[in-house]
Amino acid sequence: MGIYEELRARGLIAQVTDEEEIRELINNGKATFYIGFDPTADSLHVGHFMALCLMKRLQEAGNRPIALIGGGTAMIGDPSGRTDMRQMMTEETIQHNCDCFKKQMSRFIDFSEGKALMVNNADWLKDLNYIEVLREVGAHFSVNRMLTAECYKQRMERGLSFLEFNYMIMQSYDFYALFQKYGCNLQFGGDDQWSNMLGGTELIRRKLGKNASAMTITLLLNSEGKKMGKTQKGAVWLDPEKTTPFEFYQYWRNVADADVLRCIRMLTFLPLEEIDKMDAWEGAQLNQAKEILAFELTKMVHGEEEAKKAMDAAKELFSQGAAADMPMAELTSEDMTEGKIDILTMLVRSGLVSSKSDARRAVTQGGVAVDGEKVTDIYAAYTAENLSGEGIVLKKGKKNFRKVVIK
RNA sequence: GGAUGGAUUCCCGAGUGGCCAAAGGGGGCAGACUGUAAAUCUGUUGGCGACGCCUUCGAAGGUUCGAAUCCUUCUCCAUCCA
Repeated sequence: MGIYEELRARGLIAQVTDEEEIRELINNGKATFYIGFDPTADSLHVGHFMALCLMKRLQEAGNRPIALIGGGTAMIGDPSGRTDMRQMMTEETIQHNCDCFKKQMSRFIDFSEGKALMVNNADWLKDLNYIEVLREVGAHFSVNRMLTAECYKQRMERGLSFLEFNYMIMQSYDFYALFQKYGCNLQFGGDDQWSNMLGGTELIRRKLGKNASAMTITLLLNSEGKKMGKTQKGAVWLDPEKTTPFEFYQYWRNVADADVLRCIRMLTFLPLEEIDKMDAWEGAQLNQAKEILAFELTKMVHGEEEAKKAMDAAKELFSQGAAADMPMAELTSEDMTEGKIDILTMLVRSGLVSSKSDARRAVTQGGVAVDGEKVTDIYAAYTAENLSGEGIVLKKGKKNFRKVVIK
């Protein structure tokens, strides 16, 4: 089975320009392909993770990946899949984000000895001359056609600035530049990038009379049709400072039944035969599949050791209500009043709730426990002695734990 | 540039002088049920030294005993015209 077939079987391929051509290219390791990453945050998230895995898979099959960091396009802002205007980012922020991306990416992709490249489109986009671009590139785009593209259509209702309208042209230019510079003949991207990517293949055809291909990756949606990798608090990040390995593990541990198998297939590197066996699992057995999913992904992102720690911590927490390795909250004597701290303050300081009102609610509703004992008194207080040494386990709801100790 | 309509809490969306910390829904949080799932049911959802007080209805002023609500100016958005 070739890599193309494997990607298909895993459900990773959404759209392709020319199936035969792409199959031929990547199965034989003849592709130099690129994926663009817009540095809109200072860490990669789960959406990028899929793209990185794909790069890894294709690299292992002998193809050459180019990771394109959109330092230039980020100055414009991609309107795809958005209903509102993107906030403008300063150059400094973009630069900072680019640096963070580079660091994280090198953990997944082998950039040694020219096996993969990392480039920043600011290098060629920033020096473009407006009139020249209009004549050389703009002449090849039809506004009528562009407006019919799905990504712009959605924005016609809410408003679309001319700045963002140009995003497609810049991305198309990227492909054109990479094609000439590095012989890049294939572009990958999220399914929401389809129209932008087609712009690139067409530009290459019109300007150079050559063929280039494009392929999109299925967006990872949950059974409700929402993008995965987002929580109420924001994205699930790959940076352990922003999303701890434990939180990362828990995110996957808690996916819905309907989504587990798809996630395993699309995100992990487990052999397909093994995954096919899991297809038959149902009911409580799926719980086990979730554990596998969570472990595998945490291992890839944070390493085996961290993954084990996260798994053990989770198991202990849910079976015994305590664990050796769980999020800590350190208090100092300044948090104490007359040698004591009340339960509400402690909840706030530990970061389990956002305000004292919130803490009050949680306690009143019976959602708070200390060392496994439910706390119902909002005036309950703890002394420094209670918190010294091993400290106490503070729990809010079923899944939020903190070990509280005093320094 | 002109005309019209609009901006309300995390989101959508009621409210057009006191009964408004502001209906309803969504989302979130907590409880019950369970498998750390889904569905369902219940409670809750601005803050605080909490039967009270403080801040919030785009921004700043004003009228009034009293303003999300009325007036003035400004900002932003949408639609139509140019």
